[in-house]
Order: sequence, then C-alpha cells, then structure tokens
Amino acid sequence: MKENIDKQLQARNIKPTTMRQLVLQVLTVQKTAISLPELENKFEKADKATLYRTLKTFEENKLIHSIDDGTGSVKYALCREACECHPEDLHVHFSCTVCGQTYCLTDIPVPKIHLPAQFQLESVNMVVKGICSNCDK
Amino acid sequence: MKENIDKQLQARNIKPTTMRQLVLQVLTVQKTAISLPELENKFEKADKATLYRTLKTFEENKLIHSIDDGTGSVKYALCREACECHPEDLHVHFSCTVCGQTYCLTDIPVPKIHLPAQFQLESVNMVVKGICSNCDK
DNA sequence: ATAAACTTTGCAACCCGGTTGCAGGAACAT
DNA sequence: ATGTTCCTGCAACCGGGTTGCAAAGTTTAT
Repeated sequence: MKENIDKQLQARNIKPTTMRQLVLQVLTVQKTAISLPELENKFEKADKATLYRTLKTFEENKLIHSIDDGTGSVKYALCREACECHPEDLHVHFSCTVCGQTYCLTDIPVPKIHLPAQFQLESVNMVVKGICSNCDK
Repeated sequence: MKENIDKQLQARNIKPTTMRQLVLQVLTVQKTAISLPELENKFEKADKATLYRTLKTFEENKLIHSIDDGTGSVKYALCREACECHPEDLHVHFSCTVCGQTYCLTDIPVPKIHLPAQFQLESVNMVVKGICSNCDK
C-alpha cells in the first residue's frame, strides 16, 4: 500500500512527504469527491493551509481534479492513472441534493459542445444534480 | 420601457418595487451574466442584502437563473420569457478565462445524460471555460 | 560533517461572497 | 387611522479560500 502511494506521487513528480502520503491515502480510500473542509475533518489535528496547498500541488500535477458542484465548496477526486485533464479526458459529475455527496461518473464523458465561432474551449465543468442511488431507497 | 419592466415582474408574480425595477433594468441591459458583487457596483449606493434578496426573489420566481461558473461568485441572467427552468430548458454557459464574462449560450441546450440506475436527475450546471470571441481577437 | 539553499509545514490573519437578525419604513387592507 | 404584511437598510456573522511569515525539515555543495 505504502509503496503504491509513493509510486503514485513520484509518477506525478510530487515529493512524497508524510503529509502528502496521508492526504493521498484519504483520497484513495474515499469513493466520492471530497472538499477541503471535509478533508480537514478527516484528521485530528491538521492545518487548513497545509491541506490546501497539498491539494493545490496534487491538482497542478494532475494527480487529482477539482469539481465545482455548486455547494459552495470545491471538491477533489483522484484522476485516472494517465489522466492529463484534457477536455476529452473529462467526465460528468453527480451531486446529490440529499446527502451532499459528489460522484465521479467516470464512465460518462462530457459531451462535445459545438461552440459559436471564435470561442475557444479550454475545459468543461458539468455537474448533474439530483438524488443518488443511496438516497433513492 | 418602464411598462415592459413592470409587465415582466407581474408576469412572474413579483411586486414591482423601485428596487426591483432598477435591478431588472440592469439585468435587461446586461448582455452577460452578472454576480451579486458586480451588481452592487452598478449602483452608487445600494445595500448588498437587499440586492441579494432581490436576486433570490427573482430566481425563485424564475425570472432569472443562476450559474456557478467556478469563479467564486454565482452569476445571474434573465430567463427566456416562458422558462420554467426544467432540465430540458437549460442551456450551456461559457465563462471566459480572460475577461471573466459569463455568456448564456441560449442556442446550445445541455445534452441529455443517461445516468446510472437509481440516479434521479433534477438539474444540470454545464459551464464551458475558454476564451470568448471578444478576447480572441 | 557542516553550512548554505531550498522546500514544506503550521500558525495567524485576512479577504470576500453569501447569509441572517432586526428594526424602521412603505404599501395595503380594514 | 390602525393593524398587518411586505420590503429595505444596516450591521454583524459565517465559512471557504488564500497569503505572509517564521520555524522545521530536506537537499545540495563544500
């Protein structure tokens, strides 16, 4: 496990500090996307700023991607192994209005959009809101 | 003009107070979506809370819709005349990373997504980021 | 092994958008 | 005019995000 964590960090050129190992550990276990405040709560004693910068580092190095699900706090989730976060790599996200969980629908790519003339595409954020399978019972 | 503004308010069952007329006026003139802080700046002397509640009222009554473009402040834009903000009414939005403007691409409907079993759709927020035609020159 | 250079961490403070409580004021019905 | 309801303005607050700075840790050169 531990070696796997380090491998993932090194594969993205991120120095494997203790803090980063711990955060990546949490992100690996976590099945849904997680916000900075939620991440804070996963640790007994952790500094918001450090976690914040850790997430930023991970995001810059494309180990994780961010999702703005409209709940007021940006969420983060692991990227696929070889993900480069290009528009064609992106998938749809689902935000449950009951439990607040945000899911990566990795099987559902973001549909291609034909933009008006002179509009250049860089990225897309597509969030579907509704009730997830857990809350639907 | 003035009568038109009042008609629009009444059509949505919103009492036409002076404040509301002024805000709707601004939203009508405005071609791109506008945030609460931006709206504040359009007035010499205006109370944030009042503008906030005005926008909320407009949104509840489907006179305007909100867009979370990921810039940190939610933006608002007028709905089409008969809009009910149902999933099939929704269009794609474009957020320019250069000038910060957010456009309603009213001609581009949000593509239908086939969700996994037991996931119920309520609404969709789809924001394309890139460079707009103005900044592309 | 030691010093210098750089990176990461932790604390504190701050910024800003969003939101609420409350009291005064306007509109409206009786 | 009186009471009721709705709207407005002020103030204060909340919470996520972000930055400055100094201490601690790590790397590199000598």
